[in-house]
Amino acid sequence: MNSDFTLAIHSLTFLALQSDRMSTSDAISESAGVHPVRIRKVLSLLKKHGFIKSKEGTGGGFIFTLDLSEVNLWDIYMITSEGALQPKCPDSNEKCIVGANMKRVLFAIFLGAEEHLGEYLKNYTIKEVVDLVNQDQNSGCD
Amino acid sequence: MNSDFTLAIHSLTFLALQSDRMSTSDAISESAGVHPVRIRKVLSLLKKHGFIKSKEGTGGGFIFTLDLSEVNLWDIYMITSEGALQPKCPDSNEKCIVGANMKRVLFAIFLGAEEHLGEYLKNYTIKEVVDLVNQDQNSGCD
DNA sequence: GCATAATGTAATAATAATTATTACAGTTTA
DNA sequence: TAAACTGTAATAATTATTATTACATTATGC
Repeated sequence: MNSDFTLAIHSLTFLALQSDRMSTSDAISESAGVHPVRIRKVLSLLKKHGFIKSKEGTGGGFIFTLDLSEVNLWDIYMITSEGALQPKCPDSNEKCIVGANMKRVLFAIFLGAEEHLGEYLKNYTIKEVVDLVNQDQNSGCD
Repeated sequence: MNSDFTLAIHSLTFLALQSDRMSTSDAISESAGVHPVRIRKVLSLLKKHGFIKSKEGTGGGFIFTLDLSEVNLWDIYMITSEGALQPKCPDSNEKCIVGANMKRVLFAIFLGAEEHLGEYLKNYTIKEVVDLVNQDQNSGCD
């Protein structure tokens, strides 16, 4: 799994704490420690699904459009990483009963695993994440 | 996540269907479509945990030591891939409240996710996997 | 004893996936 | 019309995964 999922969570949490004004991809990328273009790519997905809106030009950036407790981690996972749990099986030997059938069996099991994971992730909304972040040891924001 | 987990499942399923004799890493690797050295590495982990035993020399190979229904997929996950769900967070900005705390928050959430996944994976033993493989469309083994 | 067939494992090479960077077009503001 | 943004494609760099090679070790059968 690449880190689009966690970057999306990071970005949305950042936006949640700046809900009164727009944040630039530069500001978010500095907070997350990755390249701004990557942030824009991830946020472009979230925009497509209506979680945030963006504005180009001076004073532009990204801002949350929904209520924090309307967006949960499963929603974000589905947008950024659906199927990521699925194992990548190399082409196995079709002449062997195991090789011929393992892919199908694993696919079914991992599909169930992803659904199960979904039940867990639905318990966390961005609001909860923000609350956890606010229970901080460290503080300070720029 | 690398494919050690699925390779371990594949290998154990293979051994389960050959429970009366030893199987070589060459035979398993041919079934799984990967290099025999990789199979030996994965099986060396499973051996360390007592799921299988091995024998060197002519006529040697690997064989199951436990009952098929004693080994579940969570056991195998823990051996081959513990912590693999954990996101790799780049060093983020400690001066930002989000950057300073996100790693800790995500770590906690993903730890819970892995535990939750465990509950699901415990439902599948190698016996169940073997049964699923036997409900095959394709058949034939060499 | 010795050739052969296997595991065990380290070191290295090749490949694939992820991430960063560059480049530039489009938009908005002042 | 310059400056500050987003949007996105193309490419480069880096990292992770997998394959390969090499060789030591162990067991078997002749």
